[in-house]
Amino acid sequence: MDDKGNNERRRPKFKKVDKHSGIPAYVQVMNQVKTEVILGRLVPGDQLPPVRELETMFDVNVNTILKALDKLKSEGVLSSEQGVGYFVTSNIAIESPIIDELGEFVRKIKNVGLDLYTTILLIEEVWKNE
Amino acid sequence: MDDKGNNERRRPKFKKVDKHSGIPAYVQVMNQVKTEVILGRLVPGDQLPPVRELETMFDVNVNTILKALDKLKSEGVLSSEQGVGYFVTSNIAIESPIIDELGEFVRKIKNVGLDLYTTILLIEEVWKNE
DNA sequence: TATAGTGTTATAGTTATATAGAACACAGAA
DNA sequence: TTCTGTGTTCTATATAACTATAACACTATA
Repeated sequence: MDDKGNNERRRPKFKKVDKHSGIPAYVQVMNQVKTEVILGRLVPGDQLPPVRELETMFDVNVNTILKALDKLKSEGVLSSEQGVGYFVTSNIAIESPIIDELGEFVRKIKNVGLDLYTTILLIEEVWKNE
Repeated sequence: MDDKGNNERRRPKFKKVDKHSGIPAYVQVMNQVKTEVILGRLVPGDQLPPVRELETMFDVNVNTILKALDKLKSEGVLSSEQGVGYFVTSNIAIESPIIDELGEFVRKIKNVGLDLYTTILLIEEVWKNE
């Protein structure tokens, strides 16, 4: 059928990690990959780009990529087959009405002049006391 | 009058840092202190507990405390006087209606079953694309 | 079988993070 | 002045995070 059989290989766009953010590189890699799955831009069956390609996309070492993907494997989000590749295994996508609601919330917050960092601090704080 | 003259020394409650969270201890300390100021539980003029007391409250070394407070000094949130103490200098408190709105948002999100980690991932993602 | 594309493991070295412990410096009150 | 409470600096050590590099193992295809 299309070009690869059952599941195409989509080409997710990943950004280089920020090495001065204080957040470990492997965590940033995890977060970016997981976000793609949560937003449904990667779905179960999809294959990730090869680790050596991820290496250059994220601008980190293979070992850092592996550490990140390993964690996502233990979470059940990904699986890997030696000699073949990494695949999305779990459907953790969020429904789009919820995404829309998030968007509206973010717009409001930006309107009152809060920055991202402060917003996240507050959400964490409120979350624990709700 | 009260007990210290102009500005009492309030006793903020800080929690021990989570040493397995992957977030550097000094960042966790920064976040907790800054949150108190943002929520207006510490206001300009207030004095922080002595660093050696913070050491035990957060369960980290003095040097880690100093690193965190140094950062907040460069942000202008705190200042320090040798031999005296650390003081809140900047009013970055958020108005309570905004806090309330955050609370409502968090309640909604919890209702649909998202966890904190996922929520923050999504907010970061949406934030950059709004 | 041979080859290319993939994941996996291992070693060594560097830097960032965090700790422990000690000493020093300043402010304020006795 | 002396003492206590405070912030500050320093050195040494340990661990985690990250990198570079190389080698190895499996899969699929020619």
